[in-house]
Amino acid sequence: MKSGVENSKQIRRVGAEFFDRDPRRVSPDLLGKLLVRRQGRKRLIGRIVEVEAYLGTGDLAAHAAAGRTARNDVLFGPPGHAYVYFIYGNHYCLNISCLRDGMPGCILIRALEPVGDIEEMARARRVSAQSAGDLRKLTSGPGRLAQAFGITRERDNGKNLTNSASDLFVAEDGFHPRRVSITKRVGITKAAEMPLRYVIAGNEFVSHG
DNA sequence: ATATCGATTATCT
DNA sequence: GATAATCGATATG
Repeated sequence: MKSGVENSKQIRRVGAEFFDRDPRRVSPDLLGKLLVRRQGRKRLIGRIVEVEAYLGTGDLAAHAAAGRTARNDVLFGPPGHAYVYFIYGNHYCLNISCLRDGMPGCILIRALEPVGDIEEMARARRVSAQSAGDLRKLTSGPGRLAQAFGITRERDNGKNLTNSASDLFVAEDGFHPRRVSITKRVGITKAAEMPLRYVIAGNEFVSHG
């Protein structure tokens, strides 16, 4: 089922208090929200349909599990900031920090349903936006959505997404998913059994199955 | 449809 | 030196 945003509908930026909670609470609330990138006159928008929570302390799969380093520094800062890392020599992945004060939790954005500007996303991804199959290829997967939105460590890491000046932010338009499914996280070897992946049930833009 | 594999580099041991 | 929160291509059923 699709869930596009109507042109008439107003969207509102999500504030820092939203992210100042346990990532397991934030995650389901993040589903159905919009990720927005302002690029000059254009605006890229995708609806968040899949995320994973990383808890920091006690979560061996979390980048922050072994303590503070140059790479994961933003996770130890205030909530609502972008943590962008580079992986497999190829891909950037976008996380949003949660909680403040030594609880370095975050949420990995894993898949979006493209809302607009589709042409711009397709250009960034270097694929044609003609078929439905290609539409899925735009933003289904953390590396894909980062490429579609032009997200890089250099450009976005450490950015405060809740600041009104930020060109990258999360917004809400009143949409709420009918049902949320919770599963094991994807692509990790440590702490792989924990049920910390949240998806909008039945949404076709969720990665994998 | 699922399975396997190569790419390519920042980061950490 | 090994690893990694992935992707796209190729092979096979």
